Amino acid sequence: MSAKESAPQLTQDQTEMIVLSVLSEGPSYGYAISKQIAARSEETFRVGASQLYPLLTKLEKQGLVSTDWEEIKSASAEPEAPGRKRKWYRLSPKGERRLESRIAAHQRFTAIMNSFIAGPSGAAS
Amino acid sequence: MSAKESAPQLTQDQTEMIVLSVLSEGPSYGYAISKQIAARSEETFRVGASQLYPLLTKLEKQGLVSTDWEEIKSASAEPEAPGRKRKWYRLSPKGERRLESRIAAHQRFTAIMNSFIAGPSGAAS
DNA sequence: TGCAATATATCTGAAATCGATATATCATAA
DNA sequence: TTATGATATATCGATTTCAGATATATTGCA
Repeated sequence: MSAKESAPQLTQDQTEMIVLSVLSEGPSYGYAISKQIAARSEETFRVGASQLYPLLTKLEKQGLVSTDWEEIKSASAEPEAPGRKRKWYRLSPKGERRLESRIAAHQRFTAIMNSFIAGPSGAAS
Repeated sequence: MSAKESAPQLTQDQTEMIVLSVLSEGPSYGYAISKQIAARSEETFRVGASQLYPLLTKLEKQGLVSTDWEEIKSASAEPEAPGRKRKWYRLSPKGERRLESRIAAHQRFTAIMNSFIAGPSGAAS
């Protein structure tokens, strides 16, 4: 079928910036990050699992985030049960620096975009 | 090989908005549009021929721009010579409306992006 | 007992990107 | 004269990206 219709479209860099900025507020994990981006953008931005997990893996390889596995023990299940696993991501100092440079780049980008909207002499119609 | 390194990346919608805004200042043609985008963005945005011409064709099919061919007569060549051809694009009323809706969408987009940068409560670190 | 939500992760068909290529004219300099 | 670079339009194709579907598994609730 492929409805497609509305294509908000985020570039790779923009998606990375958003994920890093979410993590700059504190450690989080994949599912929560995805939900938070959707909620905070009122469903305008949707970063699904198929984009998010490869991205998080890339960020980890680049040393921008560090990770820890959490073993979620079920209260009702037997103590022997393996339980659900949750992978936490936290921003590294290198990741913080990357975020800041992404924000700077974004602001340059936005300024240029606005200059095109405004026209060559800033004249409005 | 694929150097790639720096990926400024514009989404389709962003590229369309920029091209339409350039045309809102007056009729132009492919090569000039490409050069103007590069110049006005100080080489930050590069919309090459392989992206621009398919886009212009699409805009033409959608009735957002109208086109005219110009026959460029060479001064020194024989009058019989066919000469170079230049295809002019001008924004249609429908294109003007599209541009305005693209600008509105861009501003909504930018507002959300800024809200992620600012954090959930607008608190700066 | 089944269903929805939580949770991580990959697969895959379709689409987008962008350098390279193709074609052709024009101006300038070697 | 001829070669080079700029002008000018347009397509090709290898690689990358996208986003839905799929896979696996746990948890909570009706």
